[in-house]
Amino acid sequence: MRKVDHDSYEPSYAQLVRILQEQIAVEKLRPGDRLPSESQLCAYHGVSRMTIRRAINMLVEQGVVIAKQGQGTFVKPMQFWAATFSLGQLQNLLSDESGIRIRILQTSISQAGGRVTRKMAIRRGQRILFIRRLILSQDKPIMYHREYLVYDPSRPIVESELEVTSLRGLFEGTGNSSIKRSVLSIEATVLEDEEAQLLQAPVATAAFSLEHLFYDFEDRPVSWGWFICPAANLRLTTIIGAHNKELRKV
Amino acid sequence: MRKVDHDSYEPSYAQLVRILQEQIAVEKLRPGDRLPSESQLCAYHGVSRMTIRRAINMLVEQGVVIAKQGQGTFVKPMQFWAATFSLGQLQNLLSDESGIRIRILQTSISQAGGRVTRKMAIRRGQRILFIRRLILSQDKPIMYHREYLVYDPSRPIVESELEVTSLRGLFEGTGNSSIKRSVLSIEATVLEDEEAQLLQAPVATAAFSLEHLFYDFEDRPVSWGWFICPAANLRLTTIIGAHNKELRKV
DNA sequence: ATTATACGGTTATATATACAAGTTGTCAAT
DNA sequence: ATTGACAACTTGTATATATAACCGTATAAT
Repeated sequence: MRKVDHDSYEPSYAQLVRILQEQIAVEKLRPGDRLPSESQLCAYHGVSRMTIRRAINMLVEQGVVIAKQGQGTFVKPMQFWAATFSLGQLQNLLSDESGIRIRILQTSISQAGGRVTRKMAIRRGQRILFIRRLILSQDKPIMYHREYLVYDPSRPIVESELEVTSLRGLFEGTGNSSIKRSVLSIEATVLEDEEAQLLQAPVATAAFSLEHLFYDFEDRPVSWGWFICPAANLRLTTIIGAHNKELRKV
Repeated sequence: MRKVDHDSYEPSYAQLVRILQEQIAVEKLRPGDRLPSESQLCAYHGVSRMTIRRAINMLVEQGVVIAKQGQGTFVKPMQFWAATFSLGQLQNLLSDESGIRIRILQTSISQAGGRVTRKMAIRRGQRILFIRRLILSQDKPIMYHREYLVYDPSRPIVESELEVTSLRGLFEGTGNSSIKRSVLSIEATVLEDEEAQLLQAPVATAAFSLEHLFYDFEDRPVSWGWFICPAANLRLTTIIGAHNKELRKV
C-alpha cells in the first residue's frame, strides 16, 4: 500500500487525499467501510494527526466520506443528490475571447406594478428602470436579458448599470459592487415570439431561463431580471463520485 | 467590534466565521478589502493562529474571501459564476412521503447500435437492456426515465437494476453499489409526443432533460439514460454572496 | 538605470500536545 | 434481564511552535 513521500514537492496532505481517493476508487475501500482511525493512519504514513485530519476533512467536504464522532470515518455511497451544477460553464461561453458584444435594445423608466412590486417588494408606483439586452457572440445572438432596476437617486447602482455593456462588469465583480447577495433560479422554458425573433431561433425552441434577484447591503432588492438562453447554447454538466478534483489550497 | 466569546458553547472557529461573515455583510469589509492579517486577528480575538486559519479557510471554501500567500486575505466580490445548483431539491420532490411510485413501462433486450455504442463506448451488437420508467407522485406522472444498460452476465448491476422500482435504491446508494462515478448533464428541452402523452402534458411543454452516464469501478460505462421532467415540476434555485450557510463540522 | 540582495510581513505546511465529546463494549451490581 | 459505572477508542476543538514559500519594498551593488 502506498505511503506518503516526505521528499516530494507535493504536500503530505495532498498526497493523502489522493491515496485515500485512490483506494476508494479501486474499491479497496468500499462504500460503508470504515477508514483506518486517524491514529492508525498517523502511524502508517508517519505524519502527524493534524495532517491526517486535514486530508480527511477535504474528503468530507468533497462528500466522499463522512466522519462520525466516537465511531470513525466512513466511505459514503455515491449520492445522486449531491450533484451540483456550476454556472462557471457560462463563463467560458461569455469569455471575451469569444467576441462578446452587448446590444441594449431598450431602456425605459416606468412605474412598478403587478409582478415587479411583488418580486422586488417595493410599493406600487415606485419608478423603475426596464432594460432589455441582447448578448451576441460573433454577432450571433446567444442570450436575451430582461431586467428591472429600482430607480432611486439614493442608490447609485442604477447609474452604473446603465453603462454596463459588458457582462463582465455586471457579474465578475467590479470590486465596488453594491450587491450583497443574489438569488438565482433556473427553469426550463420555451421561446416566445419576441424571444425567438431576437435570438433568431424557431418559436417554441427549448431554452433555459436564468432568473436573478439582486439585493443590496440593506437587503433591499435592487434588480430583478432573467436571461433567456436557447438550450443549444448551454448545457450544465457535472461529475459525481470518485473523480480527481483538483486540489484546493487549504 | 465583536470578539470571540470563549465561554460560549459555540466553537471559536464557528464564531469567527460568523463574525467575519457579518462584517462583510454589513459592509464593514467591502469587496476587495484586505482582512486583518492572521496574527492581528489572533491578538484581537485571543485565539491561536490555527483557529483563525480554520475560520478563514471555511470562508475561502465558501468563496467569500480569497487568500493570497505573501499578500493577505481579501474579500471576494460576488461572482455570478460561482453559483452552483444542487439536485438536492429533486430529493424533496421524490421523497417517499410524497407518495412516489415507479411504473415500469418497458424492459427489452436488444443489440446496441448508433448513439448507444458511441455514448457507452461498447461494440456494435453488444446486448443491451432498455428500460422505460414513469415516476408518479400521488398517481400523477412527474418524470419519465429512459435507460440503456449493458447486458453482461459478468456485471451484476443489471439484475439488480431490473428490480428497482424505487428511485431511492437507484441513487441513494445501497452501500454495495457497483457504480464508481457518474456524469450528469442538464439540458432544456421540449416534450415530444410520446413524452407529453405519458406525462399528461401538452406537446412542446418546456422540460428539463437530466442525462446520466454511470461508470463501474473498471471505468466502463454501465448505464446511460435520462430523466425528462416538465419545467413545472422542477426549478433549481441557489443563493450566492453573503448568506449564512449552515456551518459544517470540520 | 538596472540588477541583485536583504528584510519584513504575509499565508502555507507540518508537528506535538492536551483535553473535550461521543460511541461502544465490558463487567459488576441490582 | 436491566441498570450503571467504567474503560477503550473514536473524532472534535484548541493551543503553541517551527519552518517554508511568497510578495512587495527598500537598499546596495553593478
